[in-house]
Amino acid sequence: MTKYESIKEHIYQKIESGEWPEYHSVSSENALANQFHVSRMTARRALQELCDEGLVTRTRGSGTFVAPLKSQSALLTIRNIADEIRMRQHQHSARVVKMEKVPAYPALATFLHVPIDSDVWHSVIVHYENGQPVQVEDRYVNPRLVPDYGDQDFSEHTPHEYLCEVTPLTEASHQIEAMAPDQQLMKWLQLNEPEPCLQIHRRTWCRDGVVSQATLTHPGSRFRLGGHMTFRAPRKKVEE
Amino acid sequence: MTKYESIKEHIYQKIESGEWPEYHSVSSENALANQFHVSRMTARRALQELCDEGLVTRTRGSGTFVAPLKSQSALLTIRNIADEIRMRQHQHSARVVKMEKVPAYPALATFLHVPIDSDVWHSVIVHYENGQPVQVEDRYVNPRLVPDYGDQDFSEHTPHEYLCEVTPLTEASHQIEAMAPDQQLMKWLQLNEPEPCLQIHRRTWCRDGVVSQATLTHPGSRFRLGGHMTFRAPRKKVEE
DNA sequence: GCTATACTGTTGTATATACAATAGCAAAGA
DNA sequence: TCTTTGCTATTGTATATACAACAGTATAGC
Repeated sequence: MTKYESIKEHIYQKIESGEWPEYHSVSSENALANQFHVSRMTARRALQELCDEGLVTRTRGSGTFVAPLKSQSALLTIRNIADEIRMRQHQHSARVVKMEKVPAYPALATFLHVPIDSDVWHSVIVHYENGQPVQVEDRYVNPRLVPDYGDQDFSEHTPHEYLCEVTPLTEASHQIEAMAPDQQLMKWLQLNEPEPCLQIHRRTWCRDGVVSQATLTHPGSRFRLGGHMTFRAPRKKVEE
Repeated sequence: MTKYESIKEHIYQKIESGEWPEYHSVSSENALANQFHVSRMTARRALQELCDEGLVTRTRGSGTFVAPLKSQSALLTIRNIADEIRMRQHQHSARVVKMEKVPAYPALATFLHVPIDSDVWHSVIVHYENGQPVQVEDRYVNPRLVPDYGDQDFSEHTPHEYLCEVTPLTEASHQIEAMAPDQQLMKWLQLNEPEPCLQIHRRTWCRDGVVSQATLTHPGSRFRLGGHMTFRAPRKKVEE
């Protein structure tokens, strides 16, 4: 392993273990250079690459700091319904309609890597935009990794926000499909007629295993999922 | 603008204009250093950053080359239904049900940045997986940028593949929604009963403007959109 | 108390140099 | 002809140095 890789590894370990939380200061280039007995340029390379990868932020004159998680998720749109609604200048509210411990059925047990029939958290939360329901969040959470999930107040902060705080999420997978809502979903979404719904299945990982599996259901008439991407790096703006 | 940015800009321009096609050799670090009267380390930084951004590939001992486009689109999954079906080891076929020039209605004219009522290409293609329809591709194409669109044979190559070849795509935006199919869509998808459908609206740009707008409709029962992402850079594998 | 100034620490850019590792090719040799 | 050998060009890693630009703080002066 090269020297700059060793340094990256060292810092990565601090961040990933939680020893250095968000916004925590990272050793300066000179400090690292002394500590690892390398030149400043080598230490610099380690910090620079971590910055490119989005793990730390750097500001001239000030220093290097552990990047907030949100800046990473912003990259690839891990969706937070509350933020999205607030961004539209609309009012977000949430109602917890279920919060219970249930035995894991076989498929779920496999997903979460827990024994079959062992207790897992199960919550159902309805999210409202200006009073109109726009999402039903049906979520199972691994109690080994998040024991206090059931004690939280999710009318203020979404489960996603809470989970981001207590476990450093490292991965997520999404599946999206169109489906017809059942009676229960129609009731929660206040739909009189069945209408096509967009359903997002999301699983999130932290380094210790699968944290949570969520099914987010949106009525088709009230929700669109958007995204934008550039293939080639955009040409730098001409500054003056 | 800094020196290394000037060099990046210079190379970016060569690639974006098409003067240097895929796999074309890029000047070496030393050559750039001489040409721009900078040190090798500065020229190196320009090439290194272009490599990080995925525009060029570099191999020690050999040189620097313009990266193939596919490696970029692979990053963020611009979806190609044909590839996806083939990847599942299934048989893909396509039927062109419409290929015409139609006057651009106002909203479309705005999207494509062409005059209202000027002719634009309009195609409708049904994609089949093992003989079963899985996608209706309803596409409008800017004839100013792609004049020969109507002359292509899309039973072999998809429009997306063709457009990627003739215009270097630089951006795309997606919107996804759930909707109920109308009579025409039901006929093309061979649906007897209405069922929720996943609809993807896609617009693609090249540097000269909007190339194409497509609406891809999938029956919910036969299609799922999947994705996986990692937030923190995965720890480097230990090499030995 | 408030402001201006200077100082220090930090990151950003740029250079010159050295050596290592690899790919490709040419020349020498069997 | 085929293989080996060595050379050269190229990228990768590492160092030492210099100066610029900026943030934050301490200090001096009012």
